[in-house]
Amino acid sequence: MNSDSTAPDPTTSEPAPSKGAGQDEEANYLLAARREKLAALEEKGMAPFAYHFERTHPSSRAAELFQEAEAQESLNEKGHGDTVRVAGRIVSWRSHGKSAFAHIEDGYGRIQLYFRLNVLGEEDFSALDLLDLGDWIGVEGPLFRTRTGEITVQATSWTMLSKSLRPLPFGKEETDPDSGERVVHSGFSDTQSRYRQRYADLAVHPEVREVFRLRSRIVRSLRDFLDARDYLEVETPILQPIYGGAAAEPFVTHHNALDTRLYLRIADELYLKRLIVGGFERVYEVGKDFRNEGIDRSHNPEFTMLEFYQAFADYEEMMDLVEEMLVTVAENAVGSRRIQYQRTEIDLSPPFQRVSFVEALNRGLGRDLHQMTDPELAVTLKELRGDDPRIDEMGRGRLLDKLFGALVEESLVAPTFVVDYPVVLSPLAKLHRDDPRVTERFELFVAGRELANAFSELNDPLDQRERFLSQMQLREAGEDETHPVDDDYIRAMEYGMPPTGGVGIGVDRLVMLLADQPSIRDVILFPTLRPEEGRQG
RNA sequence: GAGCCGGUAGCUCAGCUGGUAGAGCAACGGACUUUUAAUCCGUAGGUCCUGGGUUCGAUCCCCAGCCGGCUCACCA
Repeated sequence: MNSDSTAPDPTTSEPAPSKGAGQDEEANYLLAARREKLAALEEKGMAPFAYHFERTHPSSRAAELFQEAEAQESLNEKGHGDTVRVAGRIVSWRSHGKSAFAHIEDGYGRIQLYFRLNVLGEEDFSALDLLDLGDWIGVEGPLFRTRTGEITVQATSWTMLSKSLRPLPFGKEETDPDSGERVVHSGFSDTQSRYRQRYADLAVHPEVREVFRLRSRIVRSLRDFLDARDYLEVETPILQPIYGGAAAEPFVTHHNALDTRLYLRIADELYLKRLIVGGFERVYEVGKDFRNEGIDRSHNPEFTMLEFYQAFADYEEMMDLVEEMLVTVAENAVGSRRIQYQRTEIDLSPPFQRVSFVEALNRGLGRDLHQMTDPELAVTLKELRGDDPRIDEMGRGRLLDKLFGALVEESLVAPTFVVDYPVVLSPLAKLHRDDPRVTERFELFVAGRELANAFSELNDPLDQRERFLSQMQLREAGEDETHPVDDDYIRAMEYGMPPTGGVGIGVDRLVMLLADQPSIRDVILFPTLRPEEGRQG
């Protein structure tokens, strides 16, 4: 190439280099080529980073416009329709010497562009050499159909909107003529890079963008559903002096001015119920919870939880509400109550199956758990999970919970309410009105995963204190994930809390289900990852 | 935390029983005025994850480490 002194030196002007950016130095020849084009654009007086572009039509709208013109037979003698101004990122380029085809992509789809020397003139046409995949351009020209039938903008002029200085990892794609499916060749598939550089993942994968559009529709639909039922959306603290509402390990932080320890919330529950005490009959919150635990395909350290509480309702009523909510959201967001999750058909039509925790577990065990001693349960669990010494430390509640996880959960593919959980597992739920050994609680399972958790909320402050204390005893006996005592919460309840039904729904998991995504990381834009090497904290 | 698999060009991947590397796409130069995985000719591009070891010689074998994926454990 040339050694133009105005060309920026890529080794010194590369932004924010870090130790972890070593690969960029290796790729310098690719970055350098784009820097040179950038300099060449400037030399021609073409601003590589524009301020504005007057777009007349999004890509999809432009295509519709042409089809309308065809239907009205209003094309001119050249077969041209209206002139449009479209803008987008160049995602493919086919140069033919004195003509060139490209596709640009905008927020609404793709449209093909056609450039010809004799239309653009020598100067504008030759400047096309300075374009790269990834550049943003604006184009003006009439719509027409190519010989192969694709609606295309014939560029009479084009404008640089933003020069891409770093190649996006575009794959080549084709449409299989038989199946009509899009086949991507050698795309961008390294999982870690895709999550770490989600911007690049989104830029080259329209289907990934679609997942997050769907996520947005789902969340909006959840809100609409509750708003329509006179629920009040509220915001409660994420930084809390005492964490609670679930059995989980919290993140711990410190507030300097108050010189006090704070926890990131693990659930919204206790604050929302304080609001029920305060006199709001129906409240909900959708927000992030944080749990300092492992990461796998269904767990991210921060995740989105929807919790809603309704005065005067019990868990039966909340079950009906959850059924209606799921079917409504599915129909609003994906257009059907029958969905496919990882090749399994799932019908979300109410009513869902209902089975009691004990009944389901007995079925899994093949015997009656009430006839089994703790050591017998422990032996059974060891047979399933291997001889883990921690099993000997577990109390009965924990054992039952683990056995349920091992024997039952996976089989709950069709939507199923598991109801009436053992008291030890449910310190915030009311005792069952007919059976004091269990609580009025349900969990909803779909596709073998827990999606919702709900109870007739415990509103007896004396009972609540007892439950907290027995959790404390469990902790002293060695169980780590027990619920801490929250005196302020009890104080609130002492003022008087109406009977209340409450539900928590894991929003990420709901999105996984409806978007047919196998990993929670595929429905979180920026999932938690180990920090990149070389970054300063 | 454990097991399995992996880390080779910007991206996606080959690389045999050890002889210091290849393809496609992307890039660069050239041809081509309705293509669409455009095509054709040519060029350049590599700390084979890191550090030790074995060997005349290591991308390959051994050890340790780092990072990732999957499965399991934990948790929603």
